[in-house]
Amino acid sequence: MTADTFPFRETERKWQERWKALFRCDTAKTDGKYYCLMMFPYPSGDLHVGHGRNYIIGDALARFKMMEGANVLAPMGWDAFGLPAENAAIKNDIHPAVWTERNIESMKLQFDRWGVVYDWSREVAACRPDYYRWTQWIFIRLFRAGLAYREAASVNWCPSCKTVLANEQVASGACERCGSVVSLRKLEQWFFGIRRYAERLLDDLDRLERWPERVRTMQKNWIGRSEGVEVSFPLEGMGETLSCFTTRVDTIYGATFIVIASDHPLAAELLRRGGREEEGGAFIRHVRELQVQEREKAESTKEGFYTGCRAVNPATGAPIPVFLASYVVMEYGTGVVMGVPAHDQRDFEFVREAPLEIPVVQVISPDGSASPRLESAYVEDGIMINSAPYDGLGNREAMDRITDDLASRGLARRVVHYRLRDWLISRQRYWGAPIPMVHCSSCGSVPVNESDLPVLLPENVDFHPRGDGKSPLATVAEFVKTVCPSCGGPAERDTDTMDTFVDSSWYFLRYLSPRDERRAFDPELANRWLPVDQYIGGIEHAILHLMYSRFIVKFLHDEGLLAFDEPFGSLFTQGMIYRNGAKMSKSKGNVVSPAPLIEAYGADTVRIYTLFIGPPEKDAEWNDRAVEGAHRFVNRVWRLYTNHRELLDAGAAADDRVDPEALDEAGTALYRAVQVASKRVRDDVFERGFQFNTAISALMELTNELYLYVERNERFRAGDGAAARLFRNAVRRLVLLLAPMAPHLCEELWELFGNDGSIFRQGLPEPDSRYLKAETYTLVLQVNGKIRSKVEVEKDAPRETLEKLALEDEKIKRILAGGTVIKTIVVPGKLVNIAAKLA
RNA sequence: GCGAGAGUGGCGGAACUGGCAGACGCGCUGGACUUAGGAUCCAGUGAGGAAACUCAUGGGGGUUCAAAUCCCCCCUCUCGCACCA
Repeated sequence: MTADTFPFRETERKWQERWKALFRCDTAKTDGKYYCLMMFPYPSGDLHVGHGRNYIIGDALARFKMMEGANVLAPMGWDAFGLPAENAAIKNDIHPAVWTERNIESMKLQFDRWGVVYDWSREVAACRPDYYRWTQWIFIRLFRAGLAYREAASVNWCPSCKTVLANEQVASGACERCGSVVSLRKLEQWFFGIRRYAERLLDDLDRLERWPERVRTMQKNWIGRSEGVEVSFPLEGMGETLSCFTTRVDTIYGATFIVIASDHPLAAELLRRGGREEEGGAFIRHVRELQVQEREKAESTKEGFYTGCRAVNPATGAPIPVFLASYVVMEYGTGVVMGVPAHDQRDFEFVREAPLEIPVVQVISPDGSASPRLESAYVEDGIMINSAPYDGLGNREAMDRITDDLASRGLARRVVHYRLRDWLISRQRYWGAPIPMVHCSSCGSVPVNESDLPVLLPENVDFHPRGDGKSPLATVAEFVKTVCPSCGGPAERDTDTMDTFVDSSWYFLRYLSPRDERRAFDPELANRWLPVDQYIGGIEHAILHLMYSRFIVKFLHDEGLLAFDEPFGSLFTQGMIYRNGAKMSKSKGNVVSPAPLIEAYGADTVRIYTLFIGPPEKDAEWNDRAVEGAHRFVNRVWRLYTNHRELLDAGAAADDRVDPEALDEAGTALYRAVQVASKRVRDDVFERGFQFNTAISALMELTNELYLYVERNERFRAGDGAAARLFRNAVRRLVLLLAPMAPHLCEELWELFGNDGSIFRQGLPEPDSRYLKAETYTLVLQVNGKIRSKVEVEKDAPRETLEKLALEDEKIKRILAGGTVIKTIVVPGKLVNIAAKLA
């Protein structure tokens, strides 16, 4: 005979259908609102169990919150623009829109199968015109505010595929598809001026207390604020000066050369004046090649080329050579660096290989006297030397004085630099939101009239790469050709599309009024429902998506459209699921598909295992065998019902009143186990941050207790009424506590118990705090920190009693015999430790 | 190189403010029920030892009556950033 198992196949569909109404959120009611948001996925078609973790955590949380009486908003949508749709289209000859919509349908079914439910009436998809219309609208708002501008910028170009490559298509300087070396091409592109928000994006990180420290640190480093000084170095025999950014102006007396980026605007001019144009050009090309090649290789070399020109060190008055160098980049600071070999490791390495002899002048030393020979750059603080008027000062103080003195001569100013770049949003791609701009020969770049939005993506487009670096949209004459919204003359549309991060930087606003045809979002609803109470997603979006969303929300706030200026109040980043030591991916062939697992074990088993696998914020290794443990647990809970149908069926189950005072010893133990489990589940989920793994283990323990109670309690076995009521009470509470994690099982049991309405409208059991501690506990007796004995004591026994018990314990007495007790430490509830000198 | 996180049985992991290391689960062992068990139920399961005990939280030091937990040094792994001037 086989034991009863939960008939999950019959049960799952039934509840999945009924839950759709349960998750329909009435946003007009904001009392107890809880906006539970999971990052919307790219509709790639197939979800694996690693993706599932995100959604299962979110779904369990939403259900726990519902049981706490919250009005939960849990919407879902699709980050549906992007490269894979185009790739699939090229490969399978299917239109990206068709491919995407097909995938969306299939993924919705996959969510259903997991028992993961959303308010689908709010579904949005970034690729649908009623959504991207408003993405375009945001672009125009940014443009009007002066935060969207056009500038020439480099793109990755594959000379053999003859196409522009996205950064993710470039692997260590080579085209991901064909392996040829990627080169750079300059194109006119659109940028968003996120740098103007750098300071606020940085400062406001401090307010995001409920974000992981890790994410805040990553954003902080990404913004990369750095305080320093810009110093002017006049070029010898020329009118111009070179402006250097430095954070170590205290070392300026040791600046014995200048290095500039090879793509610096003055580079060519300097080479010409130095009479070294030809060789210099070759060097510039060489550096450009280095930049696209392997990073480590490029970084280890400190190659330089003498321009033939010299600049004057404004502090010493000495002429110093100007070099082009591979290690200076135009993107940071001013693209010009003063070379201080004695105090900067890179400069130190540079002079060793430099084509000219360059003096190494030490200007800071630990003790005020120069070191005989530097083995490496001295980068610590110290005493100033070789720095004329500043000798003897601490370098920190000298830094201020030198800055002031140079500034008074008009040669320096204090500046703050950020590493954060403006956001390049142009993509030479088909499958994205068209940039709603028109280029007119007389008016320049003009935004499309808002009433003419959306600028629709044309459908019949050949999106195979064309070889000229332009977007496929450029081939569609009827798209390109238009009239200027400003002067009415003939003009051309911008043919690039927007980075998909633009789409995802505001979708959380759209969920509140997804079908609104008059505006992107309803400010009133948005102000009432945001910031998002809980955002859940992968750590891979720690920087870009989260930073861009913060930027857009701050911008909309500044436009007076939103009252808040941070989108996500609390952020949770779940860990990834690995298998065979690697991240799950199709290319590695280690994906675990949920469908066969759900087929074999049921959705609740897969959910329980996924939540039980480990702390949700940490990475975890998927173990096929361990899934069976979750399955056993689900069935053990089910059998509590089937083994005791007569006690739990409708009618009987209603009466679960328990008088804890009147219970026998085993009964009290079970009653207490229920209270402990209730407390632990609540704490693990709400207080300790979604620790579903330990919450489940608490419920496994309670289940084990119930089995033992049935097995061992004579009164229960004899059909005692009070024992039966206690059993019912315990099982009902177990089912309530488990419901958010194993919803199909528990909803079904709840109905079998004779209840009307969803279990998710029930409150979570409150622990009876009088019964969280046992009447007695095991007091540990230690001598010199080592456990020597144990004794059962009453829970409220006073310290004196505990000490007395310890000293009178036979084992302890034997050990202490002949020795001297130095000190006795009594920790009520835990232990007594006797520090003693033993014989 | 810089920054962050981690290292605990055969495995995944517990241990919340320093206080019985190994909860819970997987696996394994034994038993019960059974024609049978790969179902189910019960029990055992860190290592060594016959036992008393001893040793065990990456390694080494330290603080403390007491350390997985706090401090110092070192090793390994993962992630992020990376010529940041």
